[in-house]
Amino acid sequence: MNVSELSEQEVLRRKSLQALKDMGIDPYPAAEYVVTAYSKDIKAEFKDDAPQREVTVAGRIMLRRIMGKASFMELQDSKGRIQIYISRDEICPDENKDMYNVVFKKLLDIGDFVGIKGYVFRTQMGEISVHAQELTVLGKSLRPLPIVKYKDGVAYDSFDDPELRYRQRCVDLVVNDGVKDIFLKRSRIIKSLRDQLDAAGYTEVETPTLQSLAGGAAARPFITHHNTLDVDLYLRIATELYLKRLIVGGFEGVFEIGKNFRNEGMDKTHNPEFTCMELYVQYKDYNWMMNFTEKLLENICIAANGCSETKVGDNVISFKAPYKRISILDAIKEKTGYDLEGKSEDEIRAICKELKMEVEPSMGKGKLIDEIFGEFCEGTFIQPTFITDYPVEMSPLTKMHRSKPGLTERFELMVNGKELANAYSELNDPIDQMERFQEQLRLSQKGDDEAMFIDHDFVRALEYGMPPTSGIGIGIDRLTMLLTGQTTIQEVLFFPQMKPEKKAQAKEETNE
RNA sequence: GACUCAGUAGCUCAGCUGGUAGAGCAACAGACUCUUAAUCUGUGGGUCCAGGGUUCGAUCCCCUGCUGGGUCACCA
Repeated sequence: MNVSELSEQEVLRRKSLQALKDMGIDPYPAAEYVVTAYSKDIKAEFKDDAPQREVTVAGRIMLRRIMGKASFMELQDSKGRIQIYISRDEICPDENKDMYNVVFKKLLDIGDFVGIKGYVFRTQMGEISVHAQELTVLGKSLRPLPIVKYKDGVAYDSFDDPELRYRQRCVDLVVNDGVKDIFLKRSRIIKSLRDQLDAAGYTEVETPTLQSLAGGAAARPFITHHNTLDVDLYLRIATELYLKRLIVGGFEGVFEIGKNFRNEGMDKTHNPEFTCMELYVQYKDYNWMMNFTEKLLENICIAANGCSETKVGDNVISFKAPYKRISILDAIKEKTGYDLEGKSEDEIRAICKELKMEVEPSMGKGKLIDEIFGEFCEGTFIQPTFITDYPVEMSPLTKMHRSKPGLTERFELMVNGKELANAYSELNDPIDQMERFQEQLRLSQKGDDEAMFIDHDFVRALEYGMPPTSGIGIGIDRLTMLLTGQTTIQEVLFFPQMKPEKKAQAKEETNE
C-alpha cells in the first residue's frame, strides 16, 4: 500500500509505531501477558472495606481523558470496560518520565492494546477503577476506530451504517455496545439445544455438505465442481435424507447442527447460508415431536433470557409449553371463513378468486392451500403455534395422516408470524416414497424448478427398512432473532452475505 | 428482480434547485494530578461514490453505473 493513500491519522499512527520501536518498545510483543482479572468482575466483586486488591488487566484503550500529570482511560476487555487511573509519578517512579509523557500521552492511541498492573480503588466521583502502577504496550492499532461515546447508556455518534457494520463486523463488535451480547446469546442458545439433545441420549453427527443430489427440501441449490471426480456437486439444502439413512442404520436419535445453502433471494429473514438443527428419533411420531419441541424451546429461552418470554418489537412472546395446536385447514377456516375440507382443486381455486388472490394455473391443490395460509394466516400467529396436517402435495417426505385423507402428519411451528420449525412423522414406506418422488418429477417437468429430484439411493435405504421416525428442522438463525429481539437475520450472523466490495478488490489487484 | 431513498473529513451528520465545503467527536500543538460525552486555547485534515452530460461554472440539475437501506416480489 502506498503511504500517500493513507489518511493523516493513519500516517501519524505509523510514525508512532516507529517511535515506539526506536525507544526499544516492541509494539507487538510475543510473550504471554498474564491477566488476573476482568473489567466486569472487578466491578462486581469490589468492596469498599475490603483490603486493597492487586490486579493485572489487559484490553483496548477506548477513551482517554488526559489532565496533565494524571489521566484516566477506559480499557475495554472481553467482558466490558473499566476505568484506569494513571498518574505520571506512579508509572514513572524514576527521573525518566518517558513512559507517561511520551509513550502514554503521545504514542498511544484509542484502539491500542495495553496491559495495566495496579490496584482497585474507588474514585472521588465513585467509579470503581484500577490505579495503574505499570503500563505495558500489547498491540498498536494503525487504523482509527469510530468513536462512540456513551453516557447513561445512551450512545452518541454510534457507528450505525449497516454496510460498514456488516462488512467490518470486527469494528462493530468493538465499538457498538450490545452487538457482542447478541452473539454470546446465540452461543448459549446453541449450547442449550445441544445439551438437551445430548441429555436425551441422541447422537450429534456430521453428514456431507457436498452432495451429488441436493435433497430434503424444495429449493434451488448452489452448484460446484469436483475436479478429480469431474462431477458437479451441490451444496446441501438440507440434512434430512442423510440423517434418515443413519436412522436406517440403527441410531436411536441423530441430530446435526450445521449450515444449509440455498441459492435464493436475500432479505431480512433469508441469508444464502443459514444454520439449521435437524433431529430424527426412531419410534416417535409428530405428536411426540410437538411435546418434545415445546419443552426444548422453553428451556432454550430460559437458558438465553432467564425466563420463558422474549420481546420482539412490540410483541412479547411466551415460549412456555404447551403451545396451541391447530390444523392448517382449521386455521384457514378461522381466519377466512372458508372450510376447505373435502374441496376439490377447482373449488379451492374459485375460493382464491373470491379472496382476491393472484394464483397461477400451474398451482396444484396443495400449493393453493399453502398460498391461502401464507396470505391470510401465517403472519397472525404471534405466540408459538403448531400448524398441523399439511396437504400431501407439498410434503413429499411425510407420512400420510393416519385418519385424514389427502393430508400428512406434518407440523410447522409459527412464531411471531414466521415459520420457525418444520417436522413430520417421516415417510418410511419405500414404495410410497418412490411414488412421491415420481410426482415431484412430474411437477418438475411442468416447470416447478423447486421440485425434488428422485434420490434412488435414499429409496434403496428405505427399502432396507426404516423404523417409524419423527424428525424436525429448526432454523437457528430465526430462533436467535426471536430470543435476542432482532428483526433482521443480518444482526444474528457475524458475517452476513453481501456483494463483494469492488473498490477494495481493484486495489488489491493493482498491488500484485 | 421492481420501486424508492441514500452515499460529503477517521466516525456521526449539515450544506439554501448551481459560484470548488461546514459542525461535533477523533487527530495534531499547548494548559491542567480524581476525570468520566472531561474542560480550555490554537491548528491541520476532503477524488463531495464513479463516469458521462448540461452550464462560463456542478456536492447540488440530467443520464449511466457501483454500493447500501427500506418496501414489494421470489424463497412450500
